[in-house]
Amino acid sequence: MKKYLCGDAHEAEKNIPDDNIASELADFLKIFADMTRIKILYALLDMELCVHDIATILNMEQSAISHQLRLLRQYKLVKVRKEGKSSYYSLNDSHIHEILIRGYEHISE
Amino acid sequence: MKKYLCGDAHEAEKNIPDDNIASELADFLKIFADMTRIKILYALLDMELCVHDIATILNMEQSAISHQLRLLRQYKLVKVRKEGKSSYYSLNDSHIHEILIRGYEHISE
DNA sequence: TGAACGTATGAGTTAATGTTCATATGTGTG
DNA sequence: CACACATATGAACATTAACTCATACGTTCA
Repeated sequence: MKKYLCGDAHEAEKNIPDDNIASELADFLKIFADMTRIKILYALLDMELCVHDIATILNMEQSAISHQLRLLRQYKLVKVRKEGKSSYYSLNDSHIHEILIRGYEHISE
Repeated sequence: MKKYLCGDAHEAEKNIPDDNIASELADFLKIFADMTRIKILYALLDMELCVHDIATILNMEQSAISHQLRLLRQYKLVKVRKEGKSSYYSLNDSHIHEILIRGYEHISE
């Protein structure tokens, strides 16, 4: 597996995560790397909201919000509670809450 | 600015970052949310590398690597040092180093 | 100075992602 | 039951982003 290298780069190779890990990490970060989803998550920071209200607050179509909420659900970032005609979304656990708070700190540096 | 809401969602509005902040945060996260860039960053974790070696190690075209390095440069995640024919890249500061270490911890949960 | 090597970059192609539109499903209400 | 409202979802469309290809630029060395 020897390859031609300018420097002693084999050392560096050890730190590179393999494809599975790297893409898993990339996918996880991708969910947060979208303005709409960021806004949704921060909207849910300390209260649950129904789809209609999220759409209203963000001034976006209900459909767009639903699509994004599906993604957030799939990645277990939010959970749903159905009551009557509405679906109420909230952050899935305090871990997500913590990540968002950290994000805020980081951006305000 | 009153809008129709099912619940008391105006509370939630306060937590939503405005467009500038949200897109800045999204853009920042987008850089990390890509497998190639993740690998590059981890390759640079504790040594500088020239473009050719990064391409070789990651088994990718030099051009693709250069394009990604340009992005990483623009966002100040890496810095360059030119020596002779080569450009040696390294992480820009220990802050980035710390973020990457955290990322590793997170993914191994 | 010309050839080889290392890197950067614009253009084109393709793949992935986000939004809209149309519509289906489900729930409450007159 | 018929209708309105809330949500979900597939398909079409638009945008973005990553890679390849071709090529230019800069450096070294014969």
